[in-house]
Amino acid sequence: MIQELKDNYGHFFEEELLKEINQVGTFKEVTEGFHLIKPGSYIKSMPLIISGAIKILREDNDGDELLLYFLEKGDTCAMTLSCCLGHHKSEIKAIAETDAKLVMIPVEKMEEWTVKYKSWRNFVFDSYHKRLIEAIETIDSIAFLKMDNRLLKYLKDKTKVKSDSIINNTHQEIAYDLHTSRVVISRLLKKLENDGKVKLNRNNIEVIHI
Amino acid sequence: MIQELKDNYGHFFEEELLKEINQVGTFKEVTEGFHLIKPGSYIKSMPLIISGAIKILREDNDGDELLLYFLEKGDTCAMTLSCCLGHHKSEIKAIAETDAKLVMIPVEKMEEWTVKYKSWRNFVFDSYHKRLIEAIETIDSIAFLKMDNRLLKYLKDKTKVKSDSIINNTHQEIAYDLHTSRVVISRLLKKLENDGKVKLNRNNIEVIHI
DNA sequence: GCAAAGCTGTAACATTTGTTACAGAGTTTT
DNA sequence: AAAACTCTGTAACAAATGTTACAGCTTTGC
Repeated sequence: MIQELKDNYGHFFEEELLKEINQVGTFKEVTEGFHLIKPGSYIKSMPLIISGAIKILREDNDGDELLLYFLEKGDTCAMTLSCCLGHHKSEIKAIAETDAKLVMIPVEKMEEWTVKYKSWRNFVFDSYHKRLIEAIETIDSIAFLKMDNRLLKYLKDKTKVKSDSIINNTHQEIAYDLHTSRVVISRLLKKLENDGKVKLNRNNIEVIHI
Repeated sequence: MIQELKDNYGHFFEEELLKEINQVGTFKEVTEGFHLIKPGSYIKSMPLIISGAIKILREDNDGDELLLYFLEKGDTCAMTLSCCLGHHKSEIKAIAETDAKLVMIPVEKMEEWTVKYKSWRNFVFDSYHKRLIEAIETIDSIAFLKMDNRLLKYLKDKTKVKSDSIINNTHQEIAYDLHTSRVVISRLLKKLENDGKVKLNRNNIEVIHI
């Protein structure tokens, strides 16, 4: 395990800390679609992502949802961070976007390492910063972009985290992520296809060039 | 000065830290409308808010803007935090919503205190958590609410931070904060007035009961 | 192989939001 | 006090998004 840890976190953390992580962390593999966090649940350990991608969603009281952002290797979930440290409930939902490997860190260690390791402090601060920026970029998209451009951005982000120009999703699934209706997505995708930007198949969208 | 510091931050920080803050911090008073942070600028000190309210806005490339949230006494600006620590550029704009008193903390101290004081660490983590939550609530509003309810929420938030049921703003100013057009705001405000929820005057909206 | 279920495309229409234009009332400047 | 400016109200229209309905195709389960 230490090798994958080193590859992904070696340039953040000093040797000493890597060893500790390796000792106290639990290695975890999840398959695509696995629900890592449900809203309202309490969280007792924090994930460091080794490989794959996790999607973070916001869900409102009516069960409507909206994609916030993706986490990738080297990332951690800032909401989990703050939930752990502040003992708040989860405000979000996390689902494995691809098969993924994680190292779970028990909460107790986090405080300890914050005092002990400068690199850990920086990592935590940096994670918060990145997530805040991501959240604000999500706000940008919703507030300043129209649905056609939001969809384009979504497709682009998705191909990036999947490292694959083919997206295996139904229009309905995309509509859930963007919090709109299936018909709207079908309509806009068709337009993108006519513009030569994507190729549509059943359960499958090929992103040609965006 | 120590009195106001103590009143607002006494239950967060230990005596020792309060003294340090008092020593190295610069007391600052700003009047309503003062621009504290402009997007793209670098920030070399971090504000602790003693009294008053600061509004934090996001601005896109075309100069369109959107209210993110308000900061009040006991709060600090998480974006500033992460800009200081990570030496990033500001991604936001901060304007005094009311006359306000602040204590400015030089960046260098922040790292130092993070190691030295548990209460400071907690404060910083807690601030990040709160801002992330606020950002996500902003996302909720934009994504899940229609403009009429966003306007209601805006009026409610505004009366809260001003501690005053009368809001001295033009419709145009509100439209900027919510990133819509003046006509839309006038239309919806009129509807709220007909429903008996507000009373409209020139430059002035009285919030009756929401 | 057949029925049921799921996915996509399309049309027709409703609602929400954005835009332009203009009138009238209040405020400030000269 | 007249002119210039600002703010609000309203109408008419445009554009974007949401909703309902249905047809045709593919896949799944039996």
